[in-house]
Parts: sequence; C-alpha cells; structure tokens
Amino acid sequence: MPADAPTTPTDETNPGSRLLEGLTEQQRLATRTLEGPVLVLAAAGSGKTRVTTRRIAYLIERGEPAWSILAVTFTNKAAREMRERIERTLIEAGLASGTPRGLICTTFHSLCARLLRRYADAAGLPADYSIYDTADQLTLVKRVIAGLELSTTNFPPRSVLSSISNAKNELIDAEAFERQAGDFSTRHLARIYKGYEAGKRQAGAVDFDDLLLLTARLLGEDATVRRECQDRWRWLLIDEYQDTNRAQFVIASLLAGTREERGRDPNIFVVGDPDQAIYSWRGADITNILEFEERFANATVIPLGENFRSTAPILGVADTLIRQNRQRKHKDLFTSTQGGSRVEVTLCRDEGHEASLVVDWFKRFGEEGLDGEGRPLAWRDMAVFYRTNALSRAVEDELRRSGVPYVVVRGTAFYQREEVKTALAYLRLAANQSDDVSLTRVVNTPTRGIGKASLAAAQQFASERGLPLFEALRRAEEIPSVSARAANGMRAFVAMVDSWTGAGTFMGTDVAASLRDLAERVIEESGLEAHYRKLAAKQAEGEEADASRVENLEELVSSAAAFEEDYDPADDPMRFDEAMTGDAGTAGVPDLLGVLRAYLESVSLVADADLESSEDGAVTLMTLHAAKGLEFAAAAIIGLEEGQLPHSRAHTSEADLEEERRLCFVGITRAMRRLHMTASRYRTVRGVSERTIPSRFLEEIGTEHVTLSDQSDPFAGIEGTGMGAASSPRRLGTGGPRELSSADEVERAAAGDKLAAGLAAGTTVRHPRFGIGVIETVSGGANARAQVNFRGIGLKTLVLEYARLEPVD
DNA sequence: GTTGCCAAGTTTTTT
DNA sequence: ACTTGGCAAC
Repeated sequence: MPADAPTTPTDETNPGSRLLEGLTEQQRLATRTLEGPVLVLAAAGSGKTRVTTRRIAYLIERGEPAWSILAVTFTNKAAREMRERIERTLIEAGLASGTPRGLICTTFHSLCARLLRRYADAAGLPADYSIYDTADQLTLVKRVIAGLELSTTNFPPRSVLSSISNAKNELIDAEAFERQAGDFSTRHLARIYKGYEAGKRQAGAVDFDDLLLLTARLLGEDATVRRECQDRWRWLLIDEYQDTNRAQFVIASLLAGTREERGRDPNIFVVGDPDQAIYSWRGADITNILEFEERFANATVIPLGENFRSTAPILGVADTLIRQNRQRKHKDLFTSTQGGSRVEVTLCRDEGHEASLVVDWFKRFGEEGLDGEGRPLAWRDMAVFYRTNALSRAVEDELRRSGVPYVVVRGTAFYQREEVKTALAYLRLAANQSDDVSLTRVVNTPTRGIGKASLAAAQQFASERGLPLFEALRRAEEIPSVSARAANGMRAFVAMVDSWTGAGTFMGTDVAASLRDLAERVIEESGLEAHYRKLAAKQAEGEEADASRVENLEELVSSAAAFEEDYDPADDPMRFDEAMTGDAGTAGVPDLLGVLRAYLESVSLVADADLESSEDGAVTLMTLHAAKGLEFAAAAIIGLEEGQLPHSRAHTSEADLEEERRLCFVGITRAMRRLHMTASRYRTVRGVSERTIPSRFLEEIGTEHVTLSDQSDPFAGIEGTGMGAASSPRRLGTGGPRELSSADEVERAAAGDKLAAGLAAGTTVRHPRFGIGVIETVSGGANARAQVNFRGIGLKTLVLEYARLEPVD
C-alpha cells in the first residue's frame, strides 16, 4: 500500500491514491463515491470497466476486506475480463499479487448457483442438485406434455419453455401462473409448467431461470439467509446493469438491503448504458435503470460521456446510427481525439468473397500495422463480429486457408456435442443418482439391452413408489414385466455406476481416485469410447472417418483433469466463514464429489471453452452479443444485410428493430482504430444461395465518415429489392435505400442487358432449384427475363436479376 | 430390441 | 445443412 494512502474508510478525498490518477473528473467521482447507491450511466468506451476495477482496488486500498466485495456481471466473458482487470490493477497498485481471496466477481447465474448450493436446505433443494441445460429442459417438457396427453403441435415444447422462462424471469412461479391463467391454452400451459416443475423437483434439478427465481425467493423469504449475505457483502457492484431482468433486479435489491435493514443507505454501485441493452429477449428490463433511483433513495447519478476508445470517424458512425433510435434518451458521444481512418463499408459478392476480403484486410495490418506505422498489429487485436453463429463458417475457412490463427468464441458448442453431453450425463448421474433425465440419456447409450419397453416398466415402478429411476433399476428383479435380459442389463448398469461412486458414498477402494480417473473410467467402462471408435471405423470404410467424436471425449477428460488441477476448495468464495476469517479450512483434500460437483457446475454455467493462444494471439470471431464489453484495434462486422442484421426474427416491432440497431452500435463501438463493415450480395443460408439486400443500418450510418466500395460483381446482379422492398414496404423509419440505389434504374437496365447478353437462346443453364434447362427466349433491360425449358419441369419465366442462372456446357 | 432410412423441423442472440 | 424423431425392417 502506498505510504501516503489514508486508511480511514470515511475519508472521501484520498488525494494521494494512485488509483485516482489518470482519470477524468467524472471517472474519479465514480471511483471514489463509495457510500450509498451510485448509478453510473456510462457511454460505450467511456472507461466503465476502468472505473469499476479502480473502485474495487480503491476499496481494498482503504482496507475493506476483499470478501466484503461482490461484483456481478451478466456474462461469463465480462466476469472473466473484469477479474483479469482487477488483478492487473491490484498488482500495478502494489495492493495484491493476484485476485484477493474471497473477492467475488462472477455472473448472476453462477452466484445464484453457489448460494443455492450453500443454502440448499433453506432453498428446499438437495445439495447435489443438477443444472439442466436447454436440451434437458426440452426432454423433460416433452415428457410432461406427453404425460398430460397434450399434443406437441398445440404446445410446441420450445415455445412452452420460452413461456415458462419468461414467467420465471418475472418471478412468476407455476402456482402464480396457474392463478392468473385465463384462457384454455394458458390453463394447459399452467399444467405443463406445474408438471415440468414437479419433474425437476423429482430429479433434484433446476434450470437456468430457477437459479435466479429460487435465489430471489430464498433471499426474500429467509431473513436469516438475507441477513447473512447482507452482513458479508457490504460493497455491491453490478455491471451491464441495463441487461438485468426482473429477477436479477430483485436479487440485487435484496442483497443490497434497505436502509432499515442496514441502518444506512446500501452501498450498491451499478453501471449501465441503455444504448447497449441487447438482452430484452431474455427478459432484460430497461426500467431497472429508471427504477434504480426509486428503489434506492439518495442515489448519486454519474454520467460518463467521453469516449476514450475509438477514433472520431468510428464514433461518428456509431453516433449517427444510434440517433435513429426514437426510444432513447439523447446522449452525445464525443471524443477529444483527432484524425483516424474512415470507416470502410464494402459490398461483396458472396460470403466467400466477403471472408477473403476481411482476411486480406487483417493480413495487411498483420504485416504493415495500422495506418502504415510499420509496427505489425497482433492477431489478437483483430476481431470479426456477426449476428448469428452460422456466419462464422466462411471466415473460418478463409482464415484456415490463409494460416491465420483464430479462435471462435462459440459459447457452448463443445459441451453440446452429442458424445460430450452423453459423457457428462454419466458424470452427472454419478454426482446425483436421482437425475432421471441424465439417467435416461445414458442408460442405453451405448446399447445394453435396456429398451424402451423395459425402461417404461422401470419408470412406472419408480413413480408408483416415488423412487428415483436409478433405484428402480437397482431392483430390476422386482419389476414384473422386465425380461431377464433387460434385468441383467439394468443390474450391470447399476453395478457399473456404483463402482465409480462407491454406491454414491464416494468411499471405498474401487471408487475413482480423481476426477480425471472418473472421467476416464466413465468413457471407457461405459463403452462410450469403444462405441464411437467403432462408429468411426465403420464410416472409414466408406469415405471419411469421423474420429472427432473420440477426440472430443478425450478432450473432455483433459478438460476435467485441467479443472481438477486448478481446483482448490478453499478458493470457493462462497465458503463464508473461511473467506471471512482467512482460514483455509479443509484445503488440500478436495473430495471427489466436491470436485465433481464444481466441475459439473462450471461446465453448465461457464460453457465457453477458453482455448488459445499463440505468441501474438489469434483473430477472434464472435457474435455481436459476445462482443459486448470488449475492444479491438481493428474490427470487421460482416453480414450487414436485411434479415441478418437486423435479423428477420426481430423485424416485427419497432422496439425489436431498435434493439438490433443497438446491437450494431455495440459492434461498431468495439473498434478502436479501424472498422470495416461488409454486406454480401448473395448469402448461402441453409444450403441455398440467396439474394440479399444491404442492411438499412448501412444507410443509417451516413456518409460523412464512410468510404463505400461496391465490389460485388455487377454480373451477379445489382442493388435489387428481392425479398426486401416487397416484404418491408418503406422500411420502418428511415425511408428507402437512397445512397445505395440512386443510380439504380440506370444501373439495373445496364446490368439487365449485360445479364441477357451472356445468355443467348439455346444456352444450357443451371438453376439452383429447377436444375438444368435450355433457354428459349431472352429479353434485356431493367427487368431482363428469360424463358427456360427445364428438364422434367417445363417452361419457366425467370427474372434474370434474381434467378442466378449459370451457363453449363 | 436394434438398426437404418426418411421426413420434419430447425436457427438469433446467453446463462 | 444438419440434426432429431418416427417408423419399418431385421
């Protein structure tokens, strides 16, 4: 600690702290206003993470114990980013050599998972509860719908789940839902909701939304628990506050406490930017920002407006775009930096062209650096953003071809692989034998003679007696309609799982010695590995061997082993007493069950596989949602097309459209020095190449800071309307495509002629849908058409501009 | 009970 | 395109 640092926590000025150096007046205010509720309205790039991390360091510098600080974010990436920044700040300030023990910096979901684990009794949960992911939820809800003899046509499982999820985000449980259910369909929904809840309870499982709902309920109803949490956490910080939903707001409120409970105004510090609210589809509620001042009296509101991240042109583009949002409190984005390259907008032919263009752009920076500085830019300083994960494909291919290292941030992909999920289901069953969903998944994978019929009998046997399915299998002989063969299979299965876990005791000589050992035994003794190996070998006879599944299983073992390596139960900041007294407790002897639970929790909640990285890192590919909170020297946003960004699913309301615009805004403001936005004239979606029209956002960014380049081959068609103009008349808000289509008519006529010239009568052509045909007649001009006689289909008249006929020999 | 084939639905974004 | 589910054949 610096010698001149005052140590009294009540000293508000602390003029000597190095932690306040290099901050603007407003940033300094946000950093050192420690007491009472604080709401920071931080524009993009205004240093909000900087302020948050300095604030935490400042608290620590002033002698506040690390365990009394709770920092909550919305996504795992944000949490990790903040942990790293805190660590760096503390080290730089000479306050710590790492993340101080007991400091919690995590996501809402993860925090709740830990709280529910700690207070499982009070929450009415088993300590070994499982967390169901979307696929598990789907399985269960389907089972419930079938059990209620309802049809999945009237009640599509996905939309049922989304109704349930929405309800939970509003803290409406099954009973409350039923009470307010009016019409026929909603009453049935309520029944499904109840059945779904019962299924989870029976399995000792919770879903993602339960983590929040149950925690909110726990804190609200159990005064002892609430008291304990409030006593421990005196300093509450919430990042990305604009993305919190109702449940999260309630949790934050309860953790903060009231003035009556605390005897003073709670120290709750929230940072948010309404312009970056992009999670309304998950129930995020912007009114949480507005309500902050109501809920917390005497709140200090601090605006952070100045942008320190991006060059003036990038900021200009961002500002011009976001001004189109009507439901917005106006706010000026400004920077005091001068100069900077214009934002590049390029129209490409197709996704392959787009990808190579972007990769070439990166390679130039990799060689020459930015703006001809000569100092090469590291790969890690470059990123590609896109609206949907599917768009990464072409860019990945191109990067691989060019030998440019890259990482795709694709949340859960690895853990959602079939083989990985199955292996994890085995592990979950080992951790929690009541987990019927996991059991059902693995009991006959690979096949061991326990088919649908036998399983149904066991199911019945179990539910008659209120037993977990696993117990029914254990008593296979007692189940009347189960064949000897199936009973054998069941017994062997139970014996196998028992041998891993010492029949659930995790004691005894046969029990797996470590998590790694357990994982290895699971994939081997279950026959999973052999199963996929055989499958791969079989395929190899044909053409391509798919060894990746076996590799994935091996990778899972490595991931488990790596987790185990790092795991230190004493690090668990949820161990209140140890955290608060500094007593390491039972450190060093993590029992297998403890590691296993922690591991399973981490794979359900922290699903981003964090691979990487070579010397100067790798180019990062991610969705716009994932990009929030990050920054890169050079960034490309691809797929700026109607239907993609804004996404077609978000076309319905003005509010949705504005969220898409904010999403685009988030992407733009990630770029520090160079920004490239691309649209592709054709894009292959689900196997078929489709015409696109450039995103309205490309018009809305204006022309002042932009260099527009149309590299789409006029031969492949010109600015057209296709689906766009027809399906969205006058396009919401800003009118038609002006800049891009001013020369439209002339160009269209010329291009039509050109298209027609290439396709004389008698030419054989291929059409993506109709196949091979011969041209009979052709016309030119703006709406050039051709009559084509297709094999087996007959005569069709096609508009050349859209038809994409390819001449063939 | 198991395997293999065809039809259908799926895809926004994250925990 | 790509996976999942249902159904018929083995």
